[in-house]
Amino acid sequence: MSPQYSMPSKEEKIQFFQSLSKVYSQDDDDEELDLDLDLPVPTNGLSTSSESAASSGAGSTVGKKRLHEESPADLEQRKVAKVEKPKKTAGPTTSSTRTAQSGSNNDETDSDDDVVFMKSKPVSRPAPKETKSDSKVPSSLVSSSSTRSRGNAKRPDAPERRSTMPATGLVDTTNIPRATEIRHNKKRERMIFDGISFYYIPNDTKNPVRRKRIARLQELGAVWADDLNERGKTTIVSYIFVDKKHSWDMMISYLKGRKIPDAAIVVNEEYSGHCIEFGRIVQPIPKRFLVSKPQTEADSLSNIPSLVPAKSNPTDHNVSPYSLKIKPKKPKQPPQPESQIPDADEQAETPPDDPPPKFEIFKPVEVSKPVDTKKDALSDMIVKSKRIADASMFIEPESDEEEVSKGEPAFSKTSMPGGSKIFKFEQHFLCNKGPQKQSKDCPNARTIEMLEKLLEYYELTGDQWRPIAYRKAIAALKRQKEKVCTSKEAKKISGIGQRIADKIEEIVETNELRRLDYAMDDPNYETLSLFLKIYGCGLQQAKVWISQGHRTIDDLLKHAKLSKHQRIGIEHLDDFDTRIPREEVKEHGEVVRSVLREMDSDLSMEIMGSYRRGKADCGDIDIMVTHPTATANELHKVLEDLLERLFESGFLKADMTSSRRMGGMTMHGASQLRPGMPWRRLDILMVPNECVGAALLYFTGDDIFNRSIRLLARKKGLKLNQNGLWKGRQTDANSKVITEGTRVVSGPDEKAIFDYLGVEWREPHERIYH
DNA sequence: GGGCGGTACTG
DNA sequence: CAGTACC
DNA sequence: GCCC
Repeated sequence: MSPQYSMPSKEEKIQFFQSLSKVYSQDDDDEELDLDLDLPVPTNGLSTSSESAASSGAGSTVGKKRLHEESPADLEQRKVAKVEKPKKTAGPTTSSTRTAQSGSNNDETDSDDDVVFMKSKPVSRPAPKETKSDSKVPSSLVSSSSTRSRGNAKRPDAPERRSTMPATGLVDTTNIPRATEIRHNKKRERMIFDGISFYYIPNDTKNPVRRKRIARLQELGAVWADDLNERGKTTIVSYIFVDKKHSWDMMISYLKGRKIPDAAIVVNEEYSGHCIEFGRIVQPIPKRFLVSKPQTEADSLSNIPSLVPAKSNPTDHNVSPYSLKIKPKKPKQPPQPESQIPDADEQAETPPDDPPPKFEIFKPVEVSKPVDTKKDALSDMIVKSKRIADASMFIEPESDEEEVSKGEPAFSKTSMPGGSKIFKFEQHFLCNKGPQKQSKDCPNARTIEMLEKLLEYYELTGDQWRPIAYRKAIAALKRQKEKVCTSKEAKKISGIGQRIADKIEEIVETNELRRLDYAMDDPNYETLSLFLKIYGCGLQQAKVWISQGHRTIDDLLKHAKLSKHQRIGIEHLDDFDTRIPREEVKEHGEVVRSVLREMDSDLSMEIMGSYRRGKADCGDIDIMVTHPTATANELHKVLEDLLERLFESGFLKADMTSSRRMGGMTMHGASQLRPGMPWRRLDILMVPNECVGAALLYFTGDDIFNRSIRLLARKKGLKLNQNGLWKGRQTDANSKVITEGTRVVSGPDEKAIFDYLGVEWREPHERIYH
């Protein structure tokens, strides 16, 4: 991008910095998404713009009418207009209060109204054209037009630092290299709902989720009808969406005698999201989407089969929401869309995630009567183990019943009732065998994909815990056999809380996630991700480089100060970033093995890491070397010897653990099978016999599993590390270690550790939570 | 509102 | 010590 | 972020 490079002057830095900040528009919660470059920037020159929810007056009254009457273009215009108002008054004057609290992101309840779209980039965007029903998709750009000023969520040490650009700031700083905006225009969306009109029950936007759905329908071309049948106009409602909280009877009473147009199809609210996911209007799957008058109770029960969310429980009084039957009289297709719904077509291509048929294979019906029943058997133990077992890990992976959650094995010693019951479906979630299959097999693949993107983003954020929470949530979602559609369902899953549950629902409903758009929009997103791929470069380093103006690998090579690791990391960035086929991992292992054999026939070796977990491809190669009798010291020498030999043979290309201390037992380096082949990250760990069990555990992972089982150990007053399982460790008030304690389990038996901890044995391939 | 794995190496 | 890394 |  920038032909010539020079270190930025101080002033340039400031400008650059200003240009980094953005003003987000955010609707559903106001947490901070901040790739906050924690730089020593003088705050004086920078103003803080108070975005303010000044416009908050817009209550629910605004909702419907506006949404209803305005074309998308109008909408957009309105938003722009609104934005500018606060802008004028927003001077350098303070706002500390506002911004400060926005950083603490507490509630998410308030913000979800019309205020929503308001905050927008100060830069004047070309106002949308008047073109009414143009083929363009103006409103879909809404979210991408946003920017916002950000506070610093955590980081007490840097409380007020937030840069903001004065209204003109962004524009004027165009001379700054790459800090300018990189707007990814949102991909154009097809107006799949063009020509249809719909009515909602209830027909308002009081519920945020409903509001989103309605907005989304409109964005994609649908017209929101004021009434079921607008007499004056020609509009005839083609779809009626029924909020799931409404039963058929409620709906009827809501309509107060108004008749449902013959042409109208009555569907539940999830139908729109389903269509969006397909990119066109699809025929509603009867049991899943069509809403109809319930029949006799017995009847409707038998009819509930799999598909629908668990909550429709027989015992669960009639709330029975969308688990309603097909409308008695078969609804006709609505006029317009009809042509677009070739039946054959629908049949032909199988929906990417059409749960019902697919998953019946596993467990057709179980969904409906989950929870309560299962508790009793375990309850006893659960009471005790509940607080000990970390939620996520010690439950069946399948967790099938959504109740799922915790409890369970952990304390096998005493009771083992639940243990054996459900363990058959491993293959299902062991979808890692086929690289690309995986995503297809999982009913929640789409959701997971989106959440993973968000996870990636949060990793760039420097938040230590959120990414972990996301990974646990994603892992939990992966275990679900049924598609999780609503936040309520999602919330029941252990590891998924309210915030992520809401996001799941948003994804399912709208097939997109606003938060993600904002995230991707950050001008530093790409640079940061790029730099973070470099071995030896973490977040802090990446930020420093960015603050120094570096944006490309080339910049770094030419002008940045690089550590030895980083230099290697950069030189082989692509190599290290490429997955290694299982076969090749094995080959690397064989090279090491053969050298070891030359050295001492008692030395043995095992390939660990994701290879041992059975993955088809690995990020690196992990090798554990053991010897039945060698002491640590001897092993250290073996390692030195081994490395020397590997170097000589040309196999080992780099050792990034070079200044290994005496007694060092690890090597982090790179190896290459043959000239011309990529370098691979190679880790070698020497393990004395008494530590082998623990080392197996550690080196097999995955990391979530490790964290979890270590936490469990700790909750039981033990300590698990790669050298063994320990007890009797004493700490003083300051948690300083007084006594190290003694090793409870040692030796090469991995299972012994599981046993001692009361954790049911899991094969390596069952330890995948990633 | 506080917890969130335990460790090794680098500079 | 903070940062980065390993699983 | 989630959970206690």
